[in-house]
Amino acid sequence: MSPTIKDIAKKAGVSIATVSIVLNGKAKVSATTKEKVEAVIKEMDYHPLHSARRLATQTTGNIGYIIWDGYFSEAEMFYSQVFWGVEYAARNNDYYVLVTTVKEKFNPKEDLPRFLRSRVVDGIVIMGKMPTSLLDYLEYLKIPFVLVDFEVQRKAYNSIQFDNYNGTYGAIEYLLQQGRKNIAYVGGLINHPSIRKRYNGYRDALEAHNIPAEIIQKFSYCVDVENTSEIGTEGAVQLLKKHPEIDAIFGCTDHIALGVIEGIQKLGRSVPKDVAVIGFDDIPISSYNKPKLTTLRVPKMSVGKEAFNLLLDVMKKPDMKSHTRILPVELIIRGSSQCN
Amino acid sequence: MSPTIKDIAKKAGVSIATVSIVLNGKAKVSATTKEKVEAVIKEMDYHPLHSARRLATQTTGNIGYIIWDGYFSEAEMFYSQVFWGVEYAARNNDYYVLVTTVKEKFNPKEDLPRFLRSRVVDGIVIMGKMPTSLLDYLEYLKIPFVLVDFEVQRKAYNSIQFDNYNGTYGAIEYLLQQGRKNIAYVGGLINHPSIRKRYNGYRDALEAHNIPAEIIQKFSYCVDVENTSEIGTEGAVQLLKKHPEIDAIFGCTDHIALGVIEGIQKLGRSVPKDVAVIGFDDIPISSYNKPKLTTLRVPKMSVGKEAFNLLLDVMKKPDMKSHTRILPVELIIRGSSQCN
DNA sequence: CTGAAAGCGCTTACAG
DNA sequence: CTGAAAGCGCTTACAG
Repeated sequence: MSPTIKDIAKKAGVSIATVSIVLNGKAKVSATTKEKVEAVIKEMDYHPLHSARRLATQTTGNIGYIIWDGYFSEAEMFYSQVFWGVEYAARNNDYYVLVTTVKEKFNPKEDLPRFLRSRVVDGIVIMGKMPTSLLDYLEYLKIPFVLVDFEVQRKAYNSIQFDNYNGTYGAIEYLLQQGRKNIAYVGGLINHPSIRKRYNGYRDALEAHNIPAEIIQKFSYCVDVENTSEIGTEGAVQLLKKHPEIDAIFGCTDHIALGVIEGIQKLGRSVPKDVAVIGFDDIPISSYNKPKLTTLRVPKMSVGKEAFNLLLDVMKKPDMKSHTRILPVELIIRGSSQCN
Repeated sequence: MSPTIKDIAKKAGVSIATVSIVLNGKAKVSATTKEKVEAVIKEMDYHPLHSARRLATQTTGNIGYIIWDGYFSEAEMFYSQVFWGVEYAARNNDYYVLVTTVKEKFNPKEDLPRFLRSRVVDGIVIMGKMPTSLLDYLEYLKIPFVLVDFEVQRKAYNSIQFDNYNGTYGAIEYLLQQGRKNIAYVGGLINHPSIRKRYNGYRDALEAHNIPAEIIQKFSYCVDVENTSEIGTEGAVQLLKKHPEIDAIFGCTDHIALGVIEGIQKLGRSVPKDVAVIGFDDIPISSYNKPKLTTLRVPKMSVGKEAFNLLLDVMKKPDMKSHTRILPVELIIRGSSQCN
């Protein structure tokens, strides 16, 4: 059996309280006893039992990571990458992270993530779109949480955002600088807060360059379904058939943009010569595509780390004012937007 | 505060022992008290505290998931997908899974995964290549573990394998049926047990069709470095320059195979017309590539689930004979191998 | 079938 | 600065 705190205490000739204090540094101990205890700990290779410590402190040492069921798919690796960022930061702070998913049609009575039920987490990171009923329930339980890439109207939740608006705005300006005149937009989930900001970035950038609103309107293919490459293809085909003068398309995600490229090529036109394409996210596939996709890179690891750090702050100071951290995105220029 | 077992006992007018028994069904309780207790549990929305239960039972309710540092990269999503399979199965059995990585140059003194130190897991799933010193250490700690896609010579560890040998063998036969005559092999990590089996499948299939050993030898590009697409490109270019008659190449992973396609194209030859290409794994990128990659699909989710189930068996019966489950792979035929 | 009691391995006031 | 003791919320023999 592994040694317990008692074994250490006995061998070091002190009480278990003293050992505990040495372990946690919560009070003063004389240098000599400290040394002695630490020597014994090292010698016996002692490590406090997690669950005992948790019981005593009434904390769990765990955080939860919740994503929506629909992202739990083979194709959607985006949130997996963010997960590793969270895990990495958690590890450095001696937390463990437990993962689970939640159905889109969340029912608080039945579909409660299991770690809420058994109080095994001290806080939660929530990835992307999440039913408000779940968020309400978390508020009711008074369990700290941080949203990533999502927000709720008129609720000041803690969150990590990407700079959707400025990122897109900048990408559009880049296209204009490249001499593109007729820049279109293709995307689903238009009611998702992050997506809407991308759209606003697109629109405002064009308006700032004196493109009339009705043109922008005509060049916008906005639907309210999941962002798949099929939607991208569909959107590109529809737009280009009606408006062959379009010479650039911004896709609201990489999946959309990759579909857009397919659509353009299907119509016998060339990317980037005839039509430039830009996406958003920088998923791995994008740099394998032909042509490689120009896109706004979301720093996935950093997002995860920041999410954990923010959560840690909230867990320490539960009544902290809620906080939003916006991370910049980076325009990665590749073959789909630039002719050489 | 959440209710505790005491609250339930008091309200139901029974002892906490009775509540516990109702909870775990470990002994007989009269139907009436059972009903009464269950009603109160439901009414108060009681859920036993994880850490207390763990302390009392001296188990953790957690399993660990260890992968090698090098796979902890943005590109390598393969093991992430398997992870979701493990998580899914664990969830159904009320286990939590904790993730961590381990350095390639594992040093038992310093780099011990943290959840071993604090005894917070009951068992471990190990993904892919792992230093034997870690495995030895786990044996020494007597902590149950299951390897996935890895094995150690002359050690009968519990493991989940893919059918590397037969999968590759079948893929080669398929190429022969397609009329390919000169089939080459490109791959790294030739000393990795799983990779070696793929190579053996390749070689044996050709030998069975009376291809002379020296030809097979000449058509093999085997190195002992990580399987990256760069290696694939390099291998394809080298082989094709020396042996322009090669009309098919098996890449030992999808990454390799995707690189092989690049190499072939770089030489101005066409896939699949001049040279057919097949990979192994079926990573997401493969179906986005142009041409789409024919490959042997590893059922990643199932792999994860099977790994957990096997681990569960081992945890229940620690002295169970060690067990290897081999999962079939499926040949997914796409554009890189078939001309239409 | 049910209850009183000990115990799991820690932490934390409280004395001294 | 250090120790004795209570307590965290469960489970599990052991009586009855």
